[in-house]
Amino acid sequence: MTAEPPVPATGNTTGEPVQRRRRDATETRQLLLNAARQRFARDGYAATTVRDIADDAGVNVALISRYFTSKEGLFEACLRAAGDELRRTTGQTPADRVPEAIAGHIADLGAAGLSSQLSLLLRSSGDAGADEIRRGVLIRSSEQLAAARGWRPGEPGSEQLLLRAQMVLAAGIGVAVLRSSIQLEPLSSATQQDLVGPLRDLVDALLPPR
Amino acid sequence: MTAEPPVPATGNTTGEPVQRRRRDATETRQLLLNAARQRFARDGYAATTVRDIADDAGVNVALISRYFTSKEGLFEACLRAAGDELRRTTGQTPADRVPEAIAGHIADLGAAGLSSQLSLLLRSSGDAGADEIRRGVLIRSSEQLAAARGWRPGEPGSEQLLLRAQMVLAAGIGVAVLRSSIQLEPLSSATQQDLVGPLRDLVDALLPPR
DNA sequence: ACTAGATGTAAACGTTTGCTGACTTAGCCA
DNA sequence: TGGCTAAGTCAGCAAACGTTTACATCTAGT
Repeated sequence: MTAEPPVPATGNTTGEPVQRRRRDATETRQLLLNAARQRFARDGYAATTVRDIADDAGVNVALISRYFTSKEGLFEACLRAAGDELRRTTGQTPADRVPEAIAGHIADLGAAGLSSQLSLLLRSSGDAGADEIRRGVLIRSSEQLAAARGWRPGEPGSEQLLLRAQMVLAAGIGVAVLRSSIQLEPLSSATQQDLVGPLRDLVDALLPPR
Repeated sequence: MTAEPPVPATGNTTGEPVQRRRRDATETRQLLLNAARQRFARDGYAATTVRDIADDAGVNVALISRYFTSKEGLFEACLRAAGDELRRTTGQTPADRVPEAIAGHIADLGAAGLSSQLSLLLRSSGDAGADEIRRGVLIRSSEQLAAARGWRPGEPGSEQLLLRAQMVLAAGIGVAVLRSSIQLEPLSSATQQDLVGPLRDLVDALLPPR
């Protein structure tokens, strides 16, 4: 291996002359977080080693313990980050644009190099804390989805709507995994445009507009 | 631990006085296979240890190496078994009964104790051989599903049908995982009856009857 | 009943894992 | 400039992992 300059690569696509300190705790944290999210999402928790993550981030292994306490702590941080993004989508997206939003999530527009964060939500670590976070994210997101179609907490007969909203999430997550982990063609190479049509049919069928 | 009689429990619900040898290679193989399928499906490949599987099966660890060469070999055997079942479903089920069949798969009717075999199909081991098996299963199944709606290999314009069939599988697998690995309510407690309605809407929307 | 081969057992091997402690180096202010 | 603290490095530990090896016990054929 050639000796790299000490400033590691980041997702900076714009050519801005970002003034970067050689030692920057918050940036190192972010590098670890991004590398971990990709690894965890693609390979799962148990199959990912802390040394893998550290190498991807171009950072020393011991810093994972320093900044995130443990591998488990890093995983929970990833889960929270992915959960925030998903909740932003299911909460702020108008009901008729949900298919586009999900397709965007799956095709991974926007954030640099973070592919298929949805997959993270079904990657389990066996730890109770992480499971609780994930369940919370999924429940809140499905409730937000269902609420846009008339679901109200505890209201009799609207339980079905929640079930259907969870199936929408399940479908989205399933597609994300089949694309990223397993590479299933033609699903893997499908663009956001290719996905949005079928996804619209799917969402409209499960959660008919009122 | 109390000393159990050497004949281990099997899925024999009928009260037949099955004459069982105390040492039976094929039965031991099957015990390992069943235990492994459950563990792999619920916890994933990397998170499952060979000692877990052997304990579940009530069998010595070394026998995994004897009968399946390695943990990887056992995983491939599980994949093949689950794949056979799925292909039987997507191949032999008339197009209009697919939702019931998928719901049955998810709710796990029939086979004793084998919950959510669909989950197995997205559990990756990192091994190239296993990945190939899984991809083959998914491709053949999606082709069978799509063929019932008019898809023909290489026919222009019908590629979309294949994509949609893969999304149906993705949805089914996603639901299976959210039910078994993560336990998401109310999805987890939903019965086959609860699932079949939404699933019918989903399948009809993605693969409209011709 | 005896034996050969099939089946099952127990213990240990070498490797990899997550994590830690003592150490070095860079950044910053007086 | 000097020195203090934050940031990063390095080597190694203990535990857990998949696998193997040498041995014990059962089954079936004669």
